[in-house]
Amino acid sequence: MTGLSALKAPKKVSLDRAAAESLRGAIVSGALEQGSRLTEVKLAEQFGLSRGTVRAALQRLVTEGLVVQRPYSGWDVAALSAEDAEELSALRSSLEALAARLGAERIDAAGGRAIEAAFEALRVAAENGRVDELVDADMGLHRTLVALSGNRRLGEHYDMIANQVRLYIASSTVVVKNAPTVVERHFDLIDPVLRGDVAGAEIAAKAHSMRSGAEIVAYLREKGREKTESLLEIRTPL
Amino acid sequence: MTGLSALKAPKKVSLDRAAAESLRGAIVSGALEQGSRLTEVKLAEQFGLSRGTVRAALQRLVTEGLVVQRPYSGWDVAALSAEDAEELSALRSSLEALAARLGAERIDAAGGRAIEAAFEALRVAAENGRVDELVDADMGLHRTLVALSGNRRLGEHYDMIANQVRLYIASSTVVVKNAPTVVERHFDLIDPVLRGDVAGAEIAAKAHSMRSGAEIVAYLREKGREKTESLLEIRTPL
DNA sequence: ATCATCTTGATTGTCGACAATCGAAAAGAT
DNA sequence: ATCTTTTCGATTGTCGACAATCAAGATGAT
Repeated sequence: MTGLSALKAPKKVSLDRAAAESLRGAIVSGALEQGSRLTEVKLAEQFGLSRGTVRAALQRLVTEGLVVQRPYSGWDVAALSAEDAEELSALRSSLEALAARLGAERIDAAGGRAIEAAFEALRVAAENGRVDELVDADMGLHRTLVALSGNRRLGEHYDMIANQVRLYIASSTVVVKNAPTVVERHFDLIDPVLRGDVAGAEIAAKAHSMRSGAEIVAYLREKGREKTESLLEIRTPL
Repeated sequence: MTGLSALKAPKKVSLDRAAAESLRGAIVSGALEQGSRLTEVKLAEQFGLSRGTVRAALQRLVTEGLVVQRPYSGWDVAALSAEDAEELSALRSSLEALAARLGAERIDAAGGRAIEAAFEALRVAAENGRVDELVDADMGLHRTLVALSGNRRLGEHYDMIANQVRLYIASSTVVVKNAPTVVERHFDLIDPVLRGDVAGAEIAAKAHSMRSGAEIVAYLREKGREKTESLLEIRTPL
């Protein structure tokens, strides 16, 4: 076996999986607005697939929390409230803390290189100033840390939650506001892991995700307040 | 609205959901052995459903980790190794710790009653001596604690993991061995929650689930060792 | 006898058609 | 005018048939 073997795994993936992937991308990128309606037939036409196949893809996304199913009525892109954000933050914090602890336990040269590469990518993205790149790099670094934990199931559960969290970030300004500090924040996160400081890694991970979670929740509450106010303004004259 | 409304929700559930539920029961109860093969047509005949519907049910169980899909080949009941048990234990510990903390934060009279009822059920089951009842009561108490956290998503993720953990317990002797101490162990778990001791609840939950996790892993390693030895005995003469 | 190749049976992957159900608009009663 | 009932269009729920793929046994060469 040569190094070539890593090049092309011709990716023979079933159509429903492919459709799910495509849809997931459209949702987390914000191209499909939260709460918007999805119908099997329309999607089937767009993808050039049968309804059954599209249906399987939708089911997949339901288990990931990106789509909600309303029996005999339709499918909606998930619309997440501030309360949902709190749920997700708590979960994410817990899983990342676990990942950091496990990662610090089993850190080695290869793992260190992977983290440093992801961190470097984040630094570049931060200088670049493009928001979506920054978000990608941010999530990429976290995902690298989770992968380092060596716990496959942890990775699966984390992915579900991270994708939902990403719904908020898609087109919000939360990230931009914190862009200047994002690099040093993440340095604090990875430093104890790289040093193999198990307890420190867990604490740092908790601090990191709690902070970003609180920021998202605060942002959403603010946005929700504005919306209610503007509704009141309209309603009052009536 | 009267109290009657709570009586009959005529359970109009889609057939694939029903089939998934039935299959899940058969798997976690041990009626379907780990690693055994499942074919869509056979299941479709048994359930009196079409293949597509059965397929949807199987997909559901795949996302729950109870079934694995082998493309163009078949579906297997998940077969879990000692390594899988370690993964699951780590995850479960993390989620239960979170649940305990959140539960201790928001404990109230109703929540206290729910926990005490579940604990009482566990005590009765322990005196009764019937293993499956004890397992049910054990899992029921933990599930009550998770529900008390008020975090719906936490509940969903926990259920997935708990069901997989149950695969091990199905017909093993792990539970029996520890039956005598099970009641006091769980008292230590719920006591800080009932008192609203947030930090104590988290610590107790970690201690509790780490212990039971370690016991399961140890049991599986022992079983695995026996199996390898017996294989060697057979192989040696050849 | 051993290995490579081919064939074949079994199983999933995908599709289009029909049935069940829901929600909203239309029709009717008061 | 308001409320109830009915109708109807749209959408999902379910099904059976055909195509693609795989794994193991049969076949043949060496």
